[in-house]
Amino acid sequence: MYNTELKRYFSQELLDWYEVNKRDLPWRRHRDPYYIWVSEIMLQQTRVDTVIPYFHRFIERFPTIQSLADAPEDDVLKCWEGLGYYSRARNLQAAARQVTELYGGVMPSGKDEVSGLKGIGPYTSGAIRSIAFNIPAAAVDGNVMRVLSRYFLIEEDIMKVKTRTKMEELVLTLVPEGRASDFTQALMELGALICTPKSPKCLVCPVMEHCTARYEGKEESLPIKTKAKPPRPEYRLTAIVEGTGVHEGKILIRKRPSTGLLAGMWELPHVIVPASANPAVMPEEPAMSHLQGALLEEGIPVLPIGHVMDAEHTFSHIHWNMGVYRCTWQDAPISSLQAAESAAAYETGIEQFRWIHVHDMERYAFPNVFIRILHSYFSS
DNA sequence: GAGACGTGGGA
DNA sequence: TTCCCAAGTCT
Repeated sequence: MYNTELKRYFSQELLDWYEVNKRDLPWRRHRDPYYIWVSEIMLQQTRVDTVIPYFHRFIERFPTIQSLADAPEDDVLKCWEGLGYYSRARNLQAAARQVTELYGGVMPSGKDEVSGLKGIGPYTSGAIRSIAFNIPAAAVDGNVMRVLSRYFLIEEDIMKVKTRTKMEELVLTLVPEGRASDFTQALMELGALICTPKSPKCLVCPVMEHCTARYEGKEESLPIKTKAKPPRPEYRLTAIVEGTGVHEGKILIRKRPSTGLLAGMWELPHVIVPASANPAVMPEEPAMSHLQGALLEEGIPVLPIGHVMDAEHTFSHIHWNMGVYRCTWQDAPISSLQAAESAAAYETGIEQFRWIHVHDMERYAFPNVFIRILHSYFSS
């Protein structure tokens, strides 16, 4: 598969380049497998600059696998607040508990053992085993597929599993003896700094001389990648519920279910409405009426007072259009029957709700969209 | 295989 | 402003 001299040149030049140009990143200051592991999970679909402060906080708060395993899940999510893809955090902790129970708290290095941990797929398994243990294992991510598709002119859709497995096989033939750790990092470093998605810096690339895509003028059009679908719109009415009586000065928050979007995170109560009722164009009265009725069905008796703001938030697959309304807690029952039903529903899920002061926000993990709304609300 | 799953930055 | 992401994994 491919010219042997082409490959030998690539590996050697890449390692030499990395030795001089590697960035000083926090997780590169140690060979601790736990640090490598945490960094690799955080770096999934996330930029280095974004990860760095999170990595420092996370390691300070959870210095060891054992400390992570022993922590309350809410603490882990709070530490992950704002990073996104929160299942990464919950899987990381679940995996820390696996390591504690199965391997005495010591990170394993075997392929089956590492791959068996929650949240660790083929890429992260290869990354941890090669970077932390210097084992010749393939860590093929978007960077690596971009670099290889260009250098070796691989014109196959990198979204396909078959393309990735092919690249994994190729990488294994490229790893210089005893240099797995540096080589894995060098490959990704080249993709991050030189062989970038747009406007690759070919003129300063250590392997430009033998890059096939460069030779054929195709470096800008590789890799081949199918386009992602645009996020579908959703329309939601959100309630900022102000407490009365013993809850005077507080607002109501609730915890999301343990699965699905933003699992385990805290939020403002909100309800979905049909696309035909886009809050941005929906008159206040019918919006407030719908919000009141829909929240009551969920066991939250409130009285909407008025429109506060509109907000938008884009997830990877959904775009939320939100109308935010100030509400008061419905002390006085609407009807005795409804009051009884809603009270029962509220009591049933009591641990999913909290009355909090603004400054208590720092004790709960909120998705970014609700942090923005709350900050906007309390600063005006 | 395709969709679910977040966020902030850069062109 | 809009688009495309950025060191993927799970179902």
